[in-house]
Amino acid sequence: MATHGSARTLERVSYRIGEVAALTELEPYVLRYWESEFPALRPAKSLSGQRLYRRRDIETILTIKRLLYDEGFTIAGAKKRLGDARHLRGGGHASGRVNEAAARATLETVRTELRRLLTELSRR
Amino acid sequence: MATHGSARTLERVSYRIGEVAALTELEPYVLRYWESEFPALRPAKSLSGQRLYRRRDIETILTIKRLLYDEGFTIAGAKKRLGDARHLRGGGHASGRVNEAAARATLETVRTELRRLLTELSRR
DNA sequence: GTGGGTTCAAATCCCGCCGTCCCGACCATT
DNA sequence: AATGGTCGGGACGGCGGGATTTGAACCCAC
Repeated sequence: MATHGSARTLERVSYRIGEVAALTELEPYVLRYWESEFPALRPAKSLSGQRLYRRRDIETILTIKRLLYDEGFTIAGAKKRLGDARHLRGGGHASGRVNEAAARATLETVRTELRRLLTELSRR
Repeated sequence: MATHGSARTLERVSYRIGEVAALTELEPYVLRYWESEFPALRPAKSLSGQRLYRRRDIETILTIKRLLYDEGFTIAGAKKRLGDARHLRGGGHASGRVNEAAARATLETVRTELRRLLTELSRR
């Protein structure tokens, strides 16, 4: 144990594609393919070009996975959804609970839906 | 004018597939195909087997169209969405404003989404 | 610095979803 | 009865969404 740093208390900052694949139960080529489709999924790259996934990226991946596999969106549909939730971030909420970002995105989903409903209802 | 009844004040009770196709800007074979896919879409049939679409059916068609073409759901995803809104009807709200049914379905969509979010949030 | 596992980009292949078309028979309206 | 719409069923097909391949570059342990 303690290979590089205190692995128990300090969590990794970034992960490589193989680790993320195992973590999310997706194949690496799926992650690469999604990256080519979703502007929202932009992992950093090391100097040698290897992908460095942050926790936020993993949250994004799980969101995409849910939209595609559970909720039944097409790639285009999921992309639109994700795009909507995009202009929200950029605020503070630095580190700490990373789930906050996910909850925020989730709430934004509701807001989007409600907004759509409002326009729909007012059309009548 | 006044082919059969007072066409100006009284609105048609049912429409045939060609009229619905024109109305919704969809091809008749698409309507037939969707009917084979969505349990929610079940137009009545005349004695000779011809489809008789009520206003509610047309609302359903437009909802499906929106889910598929605008929001980017797959058929399976749209089916799931629609299925959720199904167990709601069966209540009173006889005739009068037919839009009430549509609004009701729309609200149910929100309720479904909120319900999903609740479970999701409580999982964390 | 050598070896084995991992990752890279890009091209190619492939299956299944979602229509799309066609058909002869039947129905409705003139 | 003639014209045009509708019926169900089956066959066809484009393409979206992966899945695989290739050959080189990379990373870490020894």
